[in-house]
Amino acid sequence: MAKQQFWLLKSEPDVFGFADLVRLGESPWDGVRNYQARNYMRDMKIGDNIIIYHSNATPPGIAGLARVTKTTHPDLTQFDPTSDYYDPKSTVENPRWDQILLEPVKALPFISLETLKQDAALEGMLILRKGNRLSVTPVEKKHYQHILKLGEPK
DNA sequence: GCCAACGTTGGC
DNA sequence: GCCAACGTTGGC
Repeated sequence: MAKQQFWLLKSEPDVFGFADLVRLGESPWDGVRNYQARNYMRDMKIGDNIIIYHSNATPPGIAGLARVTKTTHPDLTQFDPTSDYYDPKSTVENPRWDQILLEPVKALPFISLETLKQDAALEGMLILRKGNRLSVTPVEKKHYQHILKLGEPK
């Protein structure tokens, strides 16, 4: 089995939050319209560990854990003129954008961005870098494991 | 290929 | 609503 990898996905809870993932079960992670983020998604393997982060939330922070259940395949919203994610420059023959499927693993006690920032053990996490806007970022194993610890009952 | 203008993200 | 920090677009 391939070495497990760790990722952080940003979502806006008003659009699709961790609670929605729990409610719906296995779901597509679609609407990614940034090449770097897409390329990271293409590196994902089934079983990879995902941290779901809520942005544009009050407060922003980590909500839960998920797991990759299907690797990248075309995101159909790019072909749908009625979708917010429609891309007129993408064609079925040569799609630009991919999605993965993921399933919820467990909710974490909410860990706010402020808490993450103040934790020296998490220094260097991409999500904490000023100006970082990427919605898909790789996470180091040590950072993932530290976040698991933060999510344990006290 | 350069780069200015514009659009988006996301914390605050 | 503001604004920093990008990414994208398009003229040249």
